[in-house]
Amino acid sequence: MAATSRKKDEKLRDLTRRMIMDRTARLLVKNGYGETSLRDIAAACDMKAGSLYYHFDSKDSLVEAVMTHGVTQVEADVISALDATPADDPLSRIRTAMEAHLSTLHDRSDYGSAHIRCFAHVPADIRRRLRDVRGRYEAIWTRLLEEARTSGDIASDLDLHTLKFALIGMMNWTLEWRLPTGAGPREIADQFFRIALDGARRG
Amino acid sequence: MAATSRKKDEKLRDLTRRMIMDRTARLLVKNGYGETSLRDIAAACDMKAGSLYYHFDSKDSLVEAVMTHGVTQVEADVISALDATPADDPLSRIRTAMEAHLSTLHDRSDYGSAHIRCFAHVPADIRRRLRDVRGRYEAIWTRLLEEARTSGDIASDLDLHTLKFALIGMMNWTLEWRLPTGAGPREIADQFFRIALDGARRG
DNA sequence: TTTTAAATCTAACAACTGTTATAATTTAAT
DNA sequence: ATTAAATTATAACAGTTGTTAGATTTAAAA
Repeated sequence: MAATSRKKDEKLRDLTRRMIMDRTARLLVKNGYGETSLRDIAAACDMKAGSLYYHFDSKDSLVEAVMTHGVTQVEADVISALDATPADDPLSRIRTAMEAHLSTLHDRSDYGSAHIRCFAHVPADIRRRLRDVRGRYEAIWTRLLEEARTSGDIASDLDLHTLKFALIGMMNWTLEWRLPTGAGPREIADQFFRIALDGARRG
Repeated sequence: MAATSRKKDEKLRDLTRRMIMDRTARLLVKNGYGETSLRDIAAACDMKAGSLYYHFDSKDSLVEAVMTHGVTQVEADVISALDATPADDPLSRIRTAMEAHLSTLHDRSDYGSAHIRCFAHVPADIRRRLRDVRGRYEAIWTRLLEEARTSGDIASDLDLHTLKFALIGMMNWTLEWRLPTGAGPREIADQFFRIALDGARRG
């Protein structure tokens, strides 16, 4: 069947595309945007630089694809984690989202890390478009915090914008950690939730 | 006097050196390590690339000087802020350090930002040495937190290592903000202190 | 003013960059 | 087995990179 074969081809095509993006993400995390050449990427894919142009229009479009996926992947994981327990109270939902965010960032792939690490130094036009994708993801957090505020679980005089960035900041900064052995996303989410919601004060 | 003249020369020399580092720091923040060429730096200094070698041995030694200064500057400011009110209680000292850290990062120069933004992508040997400098600065925070714990101001079952990175993470992530108008380092430090120490919960 | 030293420029180097057109090869369809 | 399509490799392009040696300029010292 022609239809089946063509479908198979497209899947192989997408598979190669995804493989290239995987290796690119890893290199972007490790070395950064300007320090990663197309020949580096090609070598990591057992290819030659010119061959990459069969799958991507340019280095920048490849990098943009990787970094966009970095956000949408975290977003999808957070949403699906929230959907798994839809009846939870607002604060529990925040904790769930934190664990999903951390878990995807550390255990799932290099896409999210690549986004976070390279965002500031990527060409301006890419950055502009990524800002929109970022914004859509952050809207999830805004909504989570607003719901917690509406239900009276969060102090009414606290700036939610600041709180949102505090949460995202401490989570994303874990990429700079030497992760302590035995402490996975789950344990870190526990501690962070406790710090940000209950505070470190007292005993 | 020969001695005086030579001293003046050395000061001019250091002034130029510092000027080069200033411009480099700005470019590193904006464009990153691999995206910033010596010709870019030279142009920003109204010089030609080759002339930079009179002041620095290489691009990497220039970058390392900038990034090292990024830490020592924040460290110096935090220490001097702490020394200004030595009798404060442990928690107040933490708040003081937070405001100093944020203030230096945002209002004083680009050195700290350059360090934070480029650390992950700088050549491995530079990164190794920077880790030591970083470690010495972070030791200040470890000490602040331990003192607060000893005095009974911080929950005894909370991992201080995690708390330290949570604080540093949320502060450093402010570099990614569009800073809300009217909110300076002082206001952000207030909110962060309240979030991390008292928690966002309740009303 | 002459001499000496400090600071910058010039021009080139080999290596590397993203990108392209074209050829070679692999894979699937007939 | 032949043909057609999909995928990768080749080889070159113009431009950029960090770096260097040597000439040139600027400023200070005698």
